[in-house]
Amino acid sequence: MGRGKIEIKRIENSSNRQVTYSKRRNGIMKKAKEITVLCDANVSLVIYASSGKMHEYCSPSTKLIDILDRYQKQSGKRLWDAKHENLSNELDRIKKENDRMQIELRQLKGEDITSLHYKELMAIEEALDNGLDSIGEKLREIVKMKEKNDKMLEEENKHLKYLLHQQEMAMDDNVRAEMEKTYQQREFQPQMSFPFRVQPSQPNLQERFWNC
Amino acid sequence: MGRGKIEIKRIENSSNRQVTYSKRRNGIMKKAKEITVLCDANVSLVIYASSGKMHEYCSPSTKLIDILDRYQKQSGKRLWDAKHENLSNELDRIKKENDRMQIELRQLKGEDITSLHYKELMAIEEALDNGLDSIGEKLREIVKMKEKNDKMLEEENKHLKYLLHQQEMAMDDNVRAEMEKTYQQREFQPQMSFPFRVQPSQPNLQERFWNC
DNA sequence: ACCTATTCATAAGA
DNA sequence: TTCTTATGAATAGGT
Repeated sequence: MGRGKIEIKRIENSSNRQVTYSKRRNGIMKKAKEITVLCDANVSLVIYASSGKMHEYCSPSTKLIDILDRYQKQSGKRLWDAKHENLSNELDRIKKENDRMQIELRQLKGEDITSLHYKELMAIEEALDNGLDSIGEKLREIVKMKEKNDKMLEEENKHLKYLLHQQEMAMDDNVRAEMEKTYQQREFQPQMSFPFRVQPSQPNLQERFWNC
Repeated sequence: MGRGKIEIKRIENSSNRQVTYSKRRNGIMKKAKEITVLCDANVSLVIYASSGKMHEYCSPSTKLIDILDRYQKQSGKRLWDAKHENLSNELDRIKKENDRMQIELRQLKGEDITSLHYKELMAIEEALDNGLDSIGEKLREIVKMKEKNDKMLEEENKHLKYLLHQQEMAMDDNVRAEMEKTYQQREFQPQMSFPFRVQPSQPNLQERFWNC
């Protein structure tokens, strides 16, 4: 029905497909509405475009869920019972996993171990030892980093002190010059104009360390 | 589209209605199939006649339940009852709990700690230390029990040796007496009839220990 | 179910 | 997206 007959197969031209989709979707929706009115039918219609956009129609005064309930009853297929069952099984599985982990955690923390046998205790001890080794290594790493940081800060301090010293010297010269000038002008105005500003050489070091 | 235009309102003539229903139902089904093929759409269509008879169409390689899942997600409407939702929430909650514990376990075992900060590392170390303390205490307890067991076994051994000795002595007497008797009877028959049986004084000790 | 006059849906183009 | 329109499809009413 249209300017030419078309074959019922996927429309390859994407924009054509999109246009046809929206026209035909409207058509089906209209037909669905009509059949509900004309024939007292109940219709549930859900359409997804390939784009994922969804449209639905459900006969008035009927909830989709009612229709699906009837569907379930008549088809004998379990729609969400199966889903429910899956969920329930999944829940059981995860709960068991949870219990297992909870016990393992408590035992690693030294709780609930009275009923354990020698071999099990040794296994836990080994795990704890390994854990401590790893943590210790990481901590040593951090200490090393801290030391490095300290060293850098010290060097920066040294540098700053040097700059400060230079500045003082310059200021002294300046003041001296000013004073001489003032002397000549019969007035004394101390001026705090510095020849250069002090900038930290490693501005983010501290912050970097405290994020460890 | 027909011999005359019809108004879209309930068809009062029941058999007319029935005929129109089945014609139009086929029409909609056909259109639904066509749009799935032409436009890559997913369609779920469920129709009930007023008689209660049901017909459905669902795009191929798609389960009705999948479509309804998507429907649920996009519409935000709950198709499954509150019970189901509770289950789902519970599952989410437990999954989160699971993840938390899994992380904690791995960290206690010294894995995945590169991103941890100083304070967190210290907390883990303390937990591990506590765990080791508890395990150590339990192990010491077991060793103590073992020692106690050894001591008891030793004592039992001593006792058994004493009994054995006594028995040997008695046997010697017996043999001597027998031999004398045999001598008198011109025949020699060694008899192993013991005056008493050796019984362990702590029958379950070993077993008790090995169950630790 | 089939037939067919008629109305409807829609493909293509703008 | 919307409008137009030629054309093929759907279907109402009759058999």
